[in-house]
Amino acid sequence: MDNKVVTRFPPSPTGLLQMGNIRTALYNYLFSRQNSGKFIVRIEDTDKERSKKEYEKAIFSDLKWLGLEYDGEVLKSSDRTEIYKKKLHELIEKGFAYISQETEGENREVVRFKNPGGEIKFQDLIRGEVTMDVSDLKDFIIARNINDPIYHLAVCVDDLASGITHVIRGEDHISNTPRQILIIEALGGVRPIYAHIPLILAQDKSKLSKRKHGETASLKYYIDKGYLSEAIINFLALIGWNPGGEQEIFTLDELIKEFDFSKVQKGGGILNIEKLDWLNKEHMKRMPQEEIEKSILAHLPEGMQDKTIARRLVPIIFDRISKWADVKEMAEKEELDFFFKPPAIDKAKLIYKKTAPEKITKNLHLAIQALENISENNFTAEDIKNSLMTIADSLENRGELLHPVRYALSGADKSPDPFLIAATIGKNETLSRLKKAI
RNA sequence: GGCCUCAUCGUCUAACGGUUAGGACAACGGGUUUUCAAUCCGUUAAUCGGAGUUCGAUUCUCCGUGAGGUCACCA
Repeated sequence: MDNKVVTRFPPSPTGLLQMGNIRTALYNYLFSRQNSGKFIVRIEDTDKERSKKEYEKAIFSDLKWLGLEYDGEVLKSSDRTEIYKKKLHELIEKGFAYISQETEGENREVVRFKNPGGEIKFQDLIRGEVTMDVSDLKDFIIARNINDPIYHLAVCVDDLASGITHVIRGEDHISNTPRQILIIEALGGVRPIYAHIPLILAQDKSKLSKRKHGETASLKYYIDKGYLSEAIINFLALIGWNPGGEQEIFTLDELIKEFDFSKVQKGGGILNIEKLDWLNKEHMKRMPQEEIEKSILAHLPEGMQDKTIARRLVPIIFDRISKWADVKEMAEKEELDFFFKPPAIDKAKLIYKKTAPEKITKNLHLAIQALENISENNFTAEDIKNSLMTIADSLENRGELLHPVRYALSGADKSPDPFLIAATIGKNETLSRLKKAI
C-alpha cells in the first residue's frame, strides 16, 4: 500500500465551469489533501470543434479564485496525440480493438473496441458494488480515426499515465465506467477506485446545466454577484455531504480534515440560493473590518464612493446585504440617495398614523430644538438618540416624533433609524431637512 | 423504452434496530426604542406506499410507486 492518493479534475474547455464541476473538483481536492496526495488538473480538449482557449483560461482563473491549488503539470489532450495513437495501435495489435469501415458518418475508418460482453462489476466508494451489462454497448467507438481518439480512450490513457488512484466524478459518469474499465484493462492498467458523487440539481430536480438553467449554473455568475470563495466552497461541500455535527460554517482546512466518503449522500441535492446567501453573510461577518469597508466602497457607484458619508455608510449597508452585488443593487434602487442629497418629501407621509398635523409640526420643532443643543462634535447616533428619545418618551406615542423625523430625513417608507441617518448626514444637513419638512 | 442510481420537514441534512425523528436555511409569529435591516426568542413542517425479518424498524429484505442519470464519431 505505498500508493499515494492521486485525484484529478479533468474539465473540457467547451464552456464555463458549472457549480457541479466545482463541487467535483472540491471533493477531489479535499480527498487528496486529506491523504497528503496529489490533485491533478487535466484539460480534456479531445473535441477540437467545441474546445475554446477562452474557456481553458476561465478554468484556471476559476480554480485560482476558489483557491484550489493543483499539483504538477497540467496534462492537455491535444498535446498527447502521439501517445494516444501509440496506445491505439497497441490495442489493435493485441486484438482489443479494430479499424471499422463505416458506411455512415464523416469518418470512414473509426476505431472500435472489441466488446467482450458480459457483466462488469466495480466497487464504488459511495454506492458499493455496481453491476452493469456491457453487452448492449456493442463494439463502441474509441477513436474517430487512428489519429483522433474520443473521450473514453483519452481518459483511460491519461488516468493511467498520471497514476490516478481515485476517480471521483459526477454520477452522470456512472454508466461510462464499465467501458472505461474495459479499456483500462485492455491497456494493461489497473482500474482506479471509483466514487460517483450525487448530482447538483436545479429547482426542478434535474441536473443543473447551463443549457437548461442558464447562467446561474456556472460559477462565474456567483463570482460576478460578489459571493466569497470561502462561502461557495463551504456551500458546495455541504450539498451531498455532511460531517454529522451541527456545525454549518467550515473553512477549507476544516473541510479537508472532516471530509469522509462514507458520509457522502447518494441522492442528488438541490442548489438552494437562500442558504448560500446566509452562508455568504456568515463568512462576510468573519472578514476583517477594513476589507469589508474596502469591498463595500468599491461596489458603490462612482458618484458615491469618495464621499466621507460613504465611509460612515459602511455599517448601515453591511447590515443589509448578503453579497457584494447587493451594494450596487441598493444604490440602483435609490435606497442610498437620501444620504447624499435631500429627499423629496410627501407631506402626507410625514404624518404618523392618525396624529394631527399640528402635533407633527410641533414635534418637529421640538426635535430641532433638541438637536441644536448638541455640538457638532457630539453629533453621534448615540447622543442624537438620547436626546430625541427623551422627547419621544414624553409623548403619547414615540412614533409621533420618530416617524416624522425619520421620514423628513429620508423621504423613504423604509430606511435606517433616524438617529443613524442624522449622524451620517451631519448636524447642518439634519437641521436643514427638518426645517424644510416643517 | 433499455440499463443504472436514488428516496427523512419546502430545501440542505442528523439519527448507521430502541430518540418526544435532531440541526441549519426558508416561511410564519413575537420581543428588542416608529419603518427597514440586524439581533434574540418561539411556531409550523418530514421518514413515498405495501408486504416481510425482528420483541422493536427511518434504519435490513422484497415488491410497487415516484424522481433523476445515461443510452454520440460530446465530454
